[in-house]
Amino acid sequence: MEFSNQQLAKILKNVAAAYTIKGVGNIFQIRAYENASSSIEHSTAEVEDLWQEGKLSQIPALGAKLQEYLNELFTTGKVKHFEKVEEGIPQIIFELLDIPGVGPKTAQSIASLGVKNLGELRKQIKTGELVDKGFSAKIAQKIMFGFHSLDQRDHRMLLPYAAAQADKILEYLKKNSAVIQVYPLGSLRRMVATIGDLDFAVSSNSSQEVVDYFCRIPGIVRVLDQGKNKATVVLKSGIQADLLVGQPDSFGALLQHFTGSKSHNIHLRTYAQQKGYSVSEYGIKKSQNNGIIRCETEEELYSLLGMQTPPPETREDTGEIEAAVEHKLPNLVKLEDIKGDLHLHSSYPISNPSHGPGVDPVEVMVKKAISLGYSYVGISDHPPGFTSVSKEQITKWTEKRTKFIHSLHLRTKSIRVLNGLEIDILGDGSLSVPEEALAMLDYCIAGIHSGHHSLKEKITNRLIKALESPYVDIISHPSNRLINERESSVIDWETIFKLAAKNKKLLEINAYPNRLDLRDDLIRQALKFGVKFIINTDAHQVSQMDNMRFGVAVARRGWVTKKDIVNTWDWTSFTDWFNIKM
DNA sequence: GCCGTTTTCGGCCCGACTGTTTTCAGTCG
Repeated sequence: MEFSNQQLAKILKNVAAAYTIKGVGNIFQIRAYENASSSIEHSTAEVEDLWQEGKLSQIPALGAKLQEYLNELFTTGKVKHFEKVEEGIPQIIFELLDIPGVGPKTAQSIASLGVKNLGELRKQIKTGELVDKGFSAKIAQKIMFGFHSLDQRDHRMLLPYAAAQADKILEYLKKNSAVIQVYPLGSLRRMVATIGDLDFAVSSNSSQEVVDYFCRIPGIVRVLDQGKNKATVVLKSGIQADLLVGQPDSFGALLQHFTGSKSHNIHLRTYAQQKGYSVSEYGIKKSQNNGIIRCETEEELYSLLGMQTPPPETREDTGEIEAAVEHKLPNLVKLEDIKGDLHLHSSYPISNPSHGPGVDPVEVMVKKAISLGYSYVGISDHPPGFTSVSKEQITKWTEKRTKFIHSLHLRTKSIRVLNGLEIDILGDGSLSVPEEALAMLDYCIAGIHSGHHSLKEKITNRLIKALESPYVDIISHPSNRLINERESSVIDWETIFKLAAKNKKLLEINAYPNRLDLRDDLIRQALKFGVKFIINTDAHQVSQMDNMRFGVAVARRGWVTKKDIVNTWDWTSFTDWFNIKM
């Protein structure tokens, strides 16, 4: 049984709608389902992974009852209570809920007009039949727009893609002279692994001008909403972009509000309420009187509540509010702290590669590392395939490559060039490269590249064996997930974390766009066991070395400080850890 | 249904925009 977060969110949203339509349950029960749905939709981890790992409770807004229901869902494929609640409600209603702008009430009124499916709805809107039956013409028009965006967007974008698109919009906005400051908002600012819409905040004294300017952005297909201070547009790429404009003197409150997450804001405002304050995107009100304290910066807002300002990446209501109240937020690792990248694939010649090689020569990647200001860089190609090439040939190839990297190291003055490989942890836990070859390396990355979905015990044992090897330094992309494509392997993490800490092995935080693996929630758990990490890009071409910032974002979302990331360390501490002598 | 720095009972974030409205309901973020 496999359920994506999006499917799970939809299931809960349907239940909330069914409650609404049938008039059972109170508004807070319905909201609880909606909050849980939104929380799941924005979760970085696959919720089914968390269930496998027995960690459903770490999802905000998911209480005992809903955990029980999800358990039933994952185990049996359905939830009896949900089926009962939805009994008698036509299927079309749940389909209609996917259209932006359509909620339970609108869906119900469409269904009551005898519309049986979405295709029929499209037709009846086009022919005017629906409006003839008494349905609002304006809402019908809005639904047609909704259909359009539904066709365009089937799932959330990968963070690096979303960030690249967002950068273009940021550039455009900055060109307008009425724009004082501009920030990305929402999941983009929190650097969540996947992004739905792109949201932006602008600080300006002439909001109407900025809104109008935004609605003329190149590549625009349609303006969905346009108000005095906000607008929503759809771009040719199918991306929906929202703009919020705020006065400079209350910009901090706006930024705070729309950065979210929703769970963070609900918790923050509940906390504020208890202290006699009311927080909104305009500032803070003393609940008793009407005066509003406008907040120019986020720091002002949080400090009025007696708190530190949680970094956007941590605002998921997973303990950051409590830590901020106690002034115990960690000092998170930053991109500028990174001193090297050790997981890079080059075009170094190879006859039977075990996996896809890189496209750029080693020299080009080293040059790029220098331009990034790194002190050290490691090339970690895949070795020749274990099954197609003899052990002797692998050793010979490694020997030749080692000489090449060493000679490059010697003639490169401004950076240290390290000789590594990314090898396979085979089905029985043995390594895909013979010991004689491994002994030549400065460091060795080992990863599972096959049988990702075998039984928990088997995968865990493979990792245990790799962690026991004296040659292995790093476990690459430990959970093996591919976002939107493949779930995480089922692994006994506690055992792995304990062993990694004990044997001084590093777990990789892989910055490749659809990996972002180790996941942020697992990083945070691993930290408690004393595990150390390395952030690598796994670049297969030189431009992908710029993805480091996404790896750093994942680490920050996992609450990691500089001291726990070895590639923030200076050369001496770094070589001590790896026992490299040069 | 969720959740806890007065609470395991009794509250529950806050506001904008739209449409069809003379005071509000629905939807969204």
